[in-house]
Amino acid sequence: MAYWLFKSEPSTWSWDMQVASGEHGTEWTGVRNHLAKNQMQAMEVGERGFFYHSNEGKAVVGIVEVVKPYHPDHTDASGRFGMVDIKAVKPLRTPVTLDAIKAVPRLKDMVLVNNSRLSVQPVAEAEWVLICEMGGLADG
DNA sequence: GCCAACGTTGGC
DNA sequence: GCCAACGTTGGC
Repeated sequence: MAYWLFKSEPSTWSWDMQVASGEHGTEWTGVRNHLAKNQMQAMEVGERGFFYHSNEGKAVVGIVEVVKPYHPDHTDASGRFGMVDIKAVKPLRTPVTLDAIKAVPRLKDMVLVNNSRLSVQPVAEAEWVLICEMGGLADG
């Protein structure tokens, strides 16, 4: 079971919008980067990820679940990129900010810290558990 | 709003 | 196939 992180600017697509879209989830369109694409290709239905607000907020705010495996992104005219579908599972009790993550030595190797521009990232299990705890959730 | 980092594009 | 120029992202 792998863990992931999805980044979004809240002004474009926020956690609240993700929650409002309900159980059937939404298409994670718009990824145009091969590293991010590779992450999505590796995802399996049922795996979970963090929902991270970039720019405004700069915090992990919720947990999402992959509900549809990698398939072509119809918004990509070139046909080179695909996407997965995700749904909101639950919010963190308290958002875990980038500052808080950077302050934890055990999280210094997170992709979020070292390659902040990557829009879809893998998260190590130890990182997942720790951030869930920091966010006030017992599990993931 | 600035700018560093990085991915992509296109001329050669 | 290299690499300079350019555009975009995202933290600050």
